[in-house]
Amino acid sequence: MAPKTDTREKILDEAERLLGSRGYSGFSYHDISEPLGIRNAAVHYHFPTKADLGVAVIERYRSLLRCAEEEFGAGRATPRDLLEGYIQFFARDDCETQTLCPMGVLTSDYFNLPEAMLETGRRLEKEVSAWLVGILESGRDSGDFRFGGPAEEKALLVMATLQGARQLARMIGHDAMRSIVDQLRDELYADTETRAA
Amino acid sequence: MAPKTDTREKILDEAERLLGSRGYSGFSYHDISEPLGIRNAAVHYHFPTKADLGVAVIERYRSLLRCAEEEFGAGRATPRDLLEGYIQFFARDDCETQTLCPMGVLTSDYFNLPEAMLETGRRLEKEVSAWLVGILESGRDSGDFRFGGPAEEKALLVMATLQGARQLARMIGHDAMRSIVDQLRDELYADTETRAA
DNA sequence: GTCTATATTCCGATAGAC
DNA sequence: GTCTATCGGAATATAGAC
Repeated sequence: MAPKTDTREKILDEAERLLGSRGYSGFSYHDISEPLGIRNAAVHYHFPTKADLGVAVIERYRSLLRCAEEEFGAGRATPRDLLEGYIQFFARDDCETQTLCPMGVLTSDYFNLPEAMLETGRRLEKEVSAWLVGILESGRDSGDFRFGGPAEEKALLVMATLQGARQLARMIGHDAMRSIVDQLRDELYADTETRAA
Repeated sequence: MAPKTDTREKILDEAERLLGSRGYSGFSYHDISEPLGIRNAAVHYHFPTKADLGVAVIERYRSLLRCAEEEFGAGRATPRDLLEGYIQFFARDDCETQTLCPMGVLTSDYFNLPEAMLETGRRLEKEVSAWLVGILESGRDSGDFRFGGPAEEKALLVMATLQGARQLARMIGHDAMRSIVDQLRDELYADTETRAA
């Protein structure tokens, strides 16, 4: 693990925000250094190349997910709690910043990303997938969720839907996000039944 | 309607391809002029600013949709045919180019787009939405589709899911897209029943 | 660790010849 | 309509002082 100097963390915070709002090819070293009151050379000291910076942001997301996995492993949260946490990561109301989710950043800017960032991104995707599959399976076993077919495929559906919803919300507003999330819940949760006409 | 010179159309074709693969901020005038064997000044002659070019590509998508609407209005296609056409626009197997869908381009690069392009994009979104709502409603009436709640909300769910799936497919492959599309069909089509465990 | 200064490259855009 | 040539600006990145 790299040393956690104060400036380094502030740079990562700013880079994460910018990556979500403008994309990898949409922000510059100057965009980062200016709000921090430093010079672009100082950013290069901590992250020699832009690829290093991009990789570090994605790696931090992977760490965040590992923390969530510990909670899952400890078994202190229900599958439903965990899935709601995942959903809220996308749909939380205070997302006035209108950023993309990590996988949205990686896949929409795909062909502009350095290879090192794509490799880290592929690991993140596998981990998110596996984590979500675990939640879905244990939730189906416990009777909290109801769905047919492999949990691996259901996980893909959930990921794709939330990713697309978060992007559409930029243009048509957060109410759309809320509507989509509600429909996702209705399909998945065993104790809601709003189907039929 | 602007004059349809040969070069102008070729520029639009190339711009559409680049916009889908690299995004608005990810391609340059040179990227367009080079494969066409012309100079960047020639591109500027047809589209003075990059914003003009971006708007023109989105306007062409709007025209394409209007053609699809004529077919819909003529009533020669069933709701199911029309929805399959929409799905295939996203999931067609020959998408080795791995481009984003138009709404994916607009919403993922949102904060880098010129205002004129966003305005055209908002019109496109409204038209796509309305078109899809019409298909869903007539399909529910005819008994082809089965879903509860307003068709407006179901349309959002379908749009978001396909948009996200197309992006994820870049990283995890086209099989994921196929799986997600199949699940979308299972939920919507009245004559498939793969639910339960 | 942060600075100034700069090298290099690329971009969008324009002027003016043909 | 397309060309050559170029402007002005912004980007990533590096060298070397402090």
